[in-house]
Amino acid sequence: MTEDKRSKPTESELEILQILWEHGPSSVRFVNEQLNRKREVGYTTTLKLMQIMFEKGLARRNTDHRSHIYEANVEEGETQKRLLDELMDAAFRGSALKLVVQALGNGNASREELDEIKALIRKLESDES
Amino acid sequence: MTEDKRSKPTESELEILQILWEHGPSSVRFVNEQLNRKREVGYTTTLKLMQIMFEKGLARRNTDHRSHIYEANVEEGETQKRLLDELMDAAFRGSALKLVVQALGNGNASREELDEIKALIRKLESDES
DNA sequence: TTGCATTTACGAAAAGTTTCGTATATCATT
DNA sequence: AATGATATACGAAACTTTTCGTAAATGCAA
Repeated sequence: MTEDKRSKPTESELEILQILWEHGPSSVRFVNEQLNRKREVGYTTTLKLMQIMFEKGLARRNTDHRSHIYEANVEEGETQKRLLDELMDAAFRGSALKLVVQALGNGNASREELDEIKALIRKLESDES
Repeated sequence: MTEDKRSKPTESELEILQILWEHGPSSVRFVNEQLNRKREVGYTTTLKLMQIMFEKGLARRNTDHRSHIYEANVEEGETQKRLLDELMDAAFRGSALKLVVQALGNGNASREELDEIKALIRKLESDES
């Protein structure tokens, strides 16, 4: 099966991955500017984190030019699934139901989103035989 | 609103909380035995973690007897919601839909669970007016 | 009561994560 | 070529989390 050596991203690394997923290949400066919209982070801090992410295989980079361009090297969906499965295990004792109930429970989802979920369930049920 | 000073549990603390939630008030020895069903952990390691959890307010304890009895001091549902909201923010850009899709996507839920989710959605839709 | 097993307390090492200072390289402008 | 702005590289400090060794207390059994 798909065995993945790349380690689980830390919180800071996940923040950076989100930016890379959303904006595509980016310079350190750009990522740092985006981060600073939420909280203050020094430039070299961001740089160091991105270098570490490169070493870990979480990001790849193009060093042809002076300003290196970084890009996510893990897929958004796969990473989401992995983190979610871990949380399901660590906090919900493996119950997808309880997790979904919590996720939907507090008006987090709009009517349109609920419709989409219903459609998804119908699809799952028909696939299931 | 409900402001909570108690800090977010770490991974190890969460493992212990799960045991306390499942089995109720427990001795350090019992918790350590449960932990060791999954992975090897030294007794004093577990003890130290539980002492820290007490200091943080994540657990309370009864020290009347020689063997102290620990109990969770945070609610399972609230903790789940908190962690889930954080993950939704950190990895799903706040989209409950994307999160639920991932959660249900890979056969994680049984037919019965899907039925329950459908019922929940119906309830949410009717509440919504 | 003496000794053994079990418990808590404490401190610190080990490991992992985040932050940043400083040195050095590169490029554009004068 | 010299200057200034901006980039990467590197190492280490600061912080957090996990692990465990050791000492001291407690209870039990011989």
